[in-house]
Amino acid sequence: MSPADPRAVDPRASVGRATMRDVAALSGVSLKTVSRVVNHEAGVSPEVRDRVTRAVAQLDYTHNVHASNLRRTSGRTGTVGALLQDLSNSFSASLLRSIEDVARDASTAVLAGSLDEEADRERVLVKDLVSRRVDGLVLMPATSRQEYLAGELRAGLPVVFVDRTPHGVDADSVTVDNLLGARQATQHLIGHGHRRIAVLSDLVEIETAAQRVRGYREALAAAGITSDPALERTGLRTAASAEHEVRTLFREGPAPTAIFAARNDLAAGTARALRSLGLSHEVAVVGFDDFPLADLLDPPLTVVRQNVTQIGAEVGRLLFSRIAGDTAPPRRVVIEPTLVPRGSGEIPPR
Amino acid sequence: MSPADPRAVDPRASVGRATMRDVAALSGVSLKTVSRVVNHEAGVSPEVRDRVTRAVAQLDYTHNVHASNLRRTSGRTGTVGALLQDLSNSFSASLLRSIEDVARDASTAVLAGSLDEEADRERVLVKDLVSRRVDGLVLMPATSRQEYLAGELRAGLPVVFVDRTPHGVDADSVTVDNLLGARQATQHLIGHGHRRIAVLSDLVEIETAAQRVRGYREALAAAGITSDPALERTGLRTAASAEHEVRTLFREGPAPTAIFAARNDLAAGTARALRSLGLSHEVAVVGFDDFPLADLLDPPLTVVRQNVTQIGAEVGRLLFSRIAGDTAPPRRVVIEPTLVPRGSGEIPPR
DNA sequence: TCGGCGGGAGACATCGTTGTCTGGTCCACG
DNA sequence: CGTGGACCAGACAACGATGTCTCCCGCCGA
Repeated sequence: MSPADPRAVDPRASVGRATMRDVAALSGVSLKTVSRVVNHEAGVSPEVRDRVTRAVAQLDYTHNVHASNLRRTSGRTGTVGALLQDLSNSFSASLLRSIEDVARDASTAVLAGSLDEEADRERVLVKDLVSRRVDGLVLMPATSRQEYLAGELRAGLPVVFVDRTPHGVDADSVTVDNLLGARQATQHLIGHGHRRIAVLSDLVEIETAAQRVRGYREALAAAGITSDPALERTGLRTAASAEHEVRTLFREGPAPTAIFAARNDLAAGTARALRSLGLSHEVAVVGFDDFPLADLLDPPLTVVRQNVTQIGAEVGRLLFSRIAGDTAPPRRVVIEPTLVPRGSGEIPPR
Repeated sequence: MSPADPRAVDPRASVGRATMRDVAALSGVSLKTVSRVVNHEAGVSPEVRDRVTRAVAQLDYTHNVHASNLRRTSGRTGTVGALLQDLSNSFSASLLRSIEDVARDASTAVLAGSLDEEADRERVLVKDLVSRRVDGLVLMPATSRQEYLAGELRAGLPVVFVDRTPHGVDADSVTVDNLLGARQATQHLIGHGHRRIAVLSDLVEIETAAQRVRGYREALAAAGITSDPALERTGLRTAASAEHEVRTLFREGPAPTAIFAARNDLAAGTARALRSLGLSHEVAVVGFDDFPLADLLDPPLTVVRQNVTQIGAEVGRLLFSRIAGDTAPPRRVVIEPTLVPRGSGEIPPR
């Protein structure tokens, strides 16, 4: 107990936080002994342990995991990164939540970030997370190629791609069969008699979006329907732009009898446009990706559902098995989406 | 360039990650010089700088911020924590996103977690975040009192409460005027002629929920309506439980002519129940807290809206001003919700 | 009485980096 | 030709903790 240390006299006078040194000084033991107590190591007499514990409480000491990890042999930080598209969107949010649940079981914290399809942001944030020495990384990439990750992968950083496959590097991924889902959606509409089917899609630079458009075209081709480029509206980033686009379609033509909205918020925009046009019950709509309340729209929205919880759990499982040391060749998990008919997709053509 | 170091011979042979030592050895300069180059400090000749930069690239060296922060004087980690209710729910997700945006401007990463109203989880996660030395903390508490935070607050940890005010400690908070919002919702229904108004609410142990029920009662009292305890259904945690409760109300009575659903997913459950009962256009509903697509329901849902983006931005602003050193007395920001009439709340009683 | 043994606790080096200080080189100037 | 000051670069300690080793002490059996 050194009276020279102001903290030993009055804990509140502390400038920064108390360290093991302070605890050691106050309890009159060595640094190493404090470490032993804090880490619940054996070989400390109950009496000393008690003295240290009291000092810890008195000084409001809290362990500094960064200093600890620096010295520790394991090299783990107990942190993973999750860089998704937009944390406020229900798909990314649900994904994050599932990852968080797996992480919690592994006593790991999650650093989360939104990429908003900005390639530069991805590179910057990945670099940042590597600097923070995350034990692993979940990535819904905004870049078209990820060669920049090669060094990290070689250094042993576990990376799991989600929703989109890696390009230029080999890594684990969990994706949905977008081609299949888009075919299902389009076939469903064709099966209900539609031949003039429009598709609304995100930027085709995004792999997922491109595949959905391809699935749409394949389904049309398979049914012997010539596709009309004027019915393909791509590059739509927001619900509002989808709404605008649908209005344009019906004002200027060529008016479709059905719409495949290849992302959830584009389906929402479509529903808004159709309602304002009074066509909600005239034009069929199938959306890609389910969302809360889709069943409560008027008419209830038929969607191709991706099981987000399953995807997230799969991502988490893969990531933590890699972190645990699994060095098997990269796995590419592909999950099959399912079509959920609810009403909007079963409207017949006029 | 020490050939004794295997990494200098073959970068791929590296066991762990390259450190400044390795870079220094490969480029034939001292450790400190590498540090200068990496941190873009002045006083390094272009030639040496170049040599170091090449070595950095060759070894895939990445800076270790934990070691760096440990030594640095500022003591900042460039990390904040956000412990919210449930990251997959649109309210928490939007909040997180807004906080993330403010954090990014401050070059700070966000550790996110869901508390699910579990008090123990809150205490464990807060402790974990403190161990990780976050620069600040956003908390949507699951505990009823937060005395356990006193030590951290004294040690200077900035904490901003969101959606719920602190109890037992003094700290910044950003909340919505729930009392006002609930009164607005109830008055709106009364104004449309209703006198038998049910309320659906979360656990009353949650401050927010309790205040909404109180606002409901106050509005009834102000209108001279005797409140009927049988119309108050509290402790509802999920959309499914709200759906079940509404069904029960109409099966066993006392059937209300209007419902105030005091949380967004309870409103969703209510809408489902009413639709299955064929009462969507007979019974008025006002929800608390807007959500995507509420305008697309049938009928469009009237809600009391909290401006989540504004709340999140306010939280971020407060947090980072504290981190920057603002030591003014704790601020309690209260944001006024606004009623958004859309249809469901304007249905007259039968 | 002495040596061996085992448990408790400390000394010391170290993790990867940065702050401080010192020292060496080179050129311009008087 | 000597000196002063830029300018570069390195040596050393320190951040807060842990791994390893050593030391001390008391107890046991011979």
